[in-house]
Amino acid sequence: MRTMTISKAAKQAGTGIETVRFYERRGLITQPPKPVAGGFRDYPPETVSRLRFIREAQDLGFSLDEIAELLSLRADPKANCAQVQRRAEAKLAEVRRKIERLQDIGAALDRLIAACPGKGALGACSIIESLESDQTS
Amino acid sequence: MRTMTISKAAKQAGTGIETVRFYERRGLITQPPKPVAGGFRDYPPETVSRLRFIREAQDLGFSLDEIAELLSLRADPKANCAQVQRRAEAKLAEVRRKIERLQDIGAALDRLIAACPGKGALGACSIIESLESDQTS
DNA sequence: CTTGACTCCGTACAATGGTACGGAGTGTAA
DNA sequence: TTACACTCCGTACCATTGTACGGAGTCAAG
Repeated sequence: MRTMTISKAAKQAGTGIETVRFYERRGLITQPPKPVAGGFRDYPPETVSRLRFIREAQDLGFSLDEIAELLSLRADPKANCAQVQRRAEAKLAEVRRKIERLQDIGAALDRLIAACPGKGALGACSIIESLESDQTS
Repeated sequence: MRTMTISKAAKQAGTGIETVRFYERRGLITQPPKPVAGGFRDYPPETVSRLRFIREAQDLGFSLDEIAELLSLRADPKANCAQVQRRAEAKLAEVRRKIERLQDIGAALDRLIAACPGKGALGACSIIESLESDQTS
């Protein structure tokens, strides 16, 4: 059989079957039609990409609603271009804020690791203190 | 009254009172003792920092369990230094992975915004397609 | 043409992260 | 010293994001 069944799509994306169906219900991915000839649905490769994107975006702190918004951004002629751009720019700003905060946390972890080998009492002893001794400048 | 009550701490951190209590139950922040003299608990400024940190980390896709782990990383003499370092380095790697993925998404959004003004049909019309036309290297 | 694995679908249950509520106690300003 | 706002605590409820289950249909290998 040449068709990509739901379980194959799920496996390729690293999710469970039930999760795929849940996303279909939520409208995050479109459910392929049942073949008129009868039988099982055939999932296009695009579904796998979308599933993977959803997983990644979730891990980056986006909710399913936010992910739906990201997925709805389309730069095609049928869309209202200016409005799509506005939304994309807002998302971009948010992405950049997240990167900055992650960089701060990364720097704090760095300091924490460096402070560790016993010198101790350097002030930056927990991650919070390390964040607050903000050498970022 | 000079004491920082729970509602002031919550307000300064931008959370609700119930959330503070929920985090106390979860062990993410320690509940200050009830004054022996009687009256209301007095929250130290550190609690506000921790609350803010928790909010930010959540927005970056860390679960409360993961945040508890971050908060437990302490470079003090009482801790097992090597083990703290190992955990901190693992977290750091995770942070860096997140940064990379966010950078990819940011670049995809950039392309999407650029593709928008009508040239159209440039291939990178949705965020997924833009991500896959991975000009990263 | 049967058997075993898989699909489909509806509904129920679960984990995480809060949020709301009610009643008793406390603090404080008029 | 009373009114009003706030604390404290336990418990219940809630939204989001899945997971599990059961029964009927489908497919493919032997």
